[in-house]
Amino acid sequence: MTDFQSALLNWYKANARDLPWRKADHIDPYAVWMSEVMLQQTTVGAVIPYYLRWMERFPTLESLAQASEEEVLVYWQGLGYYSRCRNLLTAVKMVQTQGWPQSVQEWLALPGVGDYTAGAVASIAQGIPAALVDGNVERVFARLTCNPKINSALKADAWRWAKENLYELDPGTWNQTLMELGATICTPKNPRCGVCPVSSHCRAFQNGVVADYPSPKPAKEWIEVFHQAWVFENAGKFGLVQAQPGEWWAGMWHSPRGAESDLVECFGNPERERVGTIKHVVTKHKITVEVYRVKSNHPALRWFNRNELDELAISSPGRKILTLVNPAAQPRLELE
DNA sequence: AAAGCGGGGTT
DNA sequence: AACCCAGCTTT
Repeated sequence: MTDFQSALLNWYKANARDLPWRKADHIDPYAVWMSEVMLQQTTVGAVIPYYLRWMERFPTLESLAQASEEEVLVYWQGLGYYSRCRNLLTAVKMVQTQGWPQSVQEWLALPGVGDYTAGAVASIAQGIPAALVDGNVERVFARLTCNPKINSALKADAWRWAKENLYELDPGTWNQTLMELGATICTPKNPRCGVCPVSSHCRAFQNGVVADYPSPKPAKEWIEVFHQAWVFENAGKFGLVQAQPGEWWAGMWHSPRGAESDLVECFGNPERERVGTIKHVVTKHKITVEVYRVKSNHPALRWFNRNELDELAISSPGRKILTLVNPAAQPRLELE
C-alpha cells in the first residue's frame, strides 16, 4: 500500500458518511446497484428518500423484475431522466434470467450500465478489482496532478490514473474513498484543503492553484424555447395526450403543448383563459410555458380523473406545482 | 438568474 | 468527440 492510499483509507475509516446503502451488515449487490443508478442523476441528499421508498417496495431483484413498468415509474417519479428507469427494469429482468454479472464486461452488457456504474457495482458489491471515475474522481485527479484538460480528454487521463492507483485488496472501499473525498473535502467550490488527508500529495495545493482545477469548460449556449400548454378540463376530468417517441418526455401523458399555431391546428380555437407562466430549465434549454385553462371535451384527448393526476394546479396564487403529465411519471413544473 | 455538475447512450 | 437526454444544487 502506498502512503497516498493509506492516508486516504485511514481518513475514510474515520469520516465515511453513514448512508442507507452502506448500512447493511452484508453487501447486497441489488441494493448497491439501485443506489448507483439513482445516484447517476443527482446527489446523495436527493436520492435517499427515493432509495428508501424504492427498497421498501422492491426489496429484491425478483420483486422489481415482476413489477409493472407503470408502477416502477411511479416510484421513480421526481428523479428525472425516466428512460434510465426503463433501462433499469430491462436490465433487472436480464439479470433474473441470466444470473448476476461476474465481471466489468458483463455489467457493461446491461442497458443503463456504463463505465462508471460497471466499475462501481463490480468493486463495491462484488470486490472485483475494478477502477471507476465519476465527477468526484475526475476533479480530485485534476487537482492532484494539475491536469489542465477538460471533457473527454480529462476523463481518459483520470481513468488511466484510477486504474494505476487502485487499491486492489479492497477496491470497493478504495473507490468509495476517492468519491467521498470529492464529495466532502475536494468540492467544486471552496474545497477544504486544510483538512484534506492528501494535501501533501496534491500538486495544485502545493502550488496554490487549487481554484484553477479542473480547468473551466466553455460556457454553454442557451436555447430559449417558448410553448403554450392547454389544460383541458371537462366535468371534473382533465384531457391529456401522450408524448410521442422523439418528443420531450416521450411516453408520458401531459397537457397538450406546443406553438399556439400547432395547438390551434390540432384542437381548433377553443375559448381559453390564461392562468400563468412556467419557467423550466433543463440541460441547455430555457423553457417558458404559457399555461391556459380550456373548457372543452375534445375527443382526441384521453381523460383522467383528478385523483389519477399528481398535484395538478392550474391557478397560481403563490408557488404552486403544475404537474401536467400522468399517470406514470412526470417532471414537476413550478408556476411562477 | 446563472453557472456548474452529472453519467449513459447515440452518432 | 460531440451532442442529447428533458434536471438538480450551488452560488
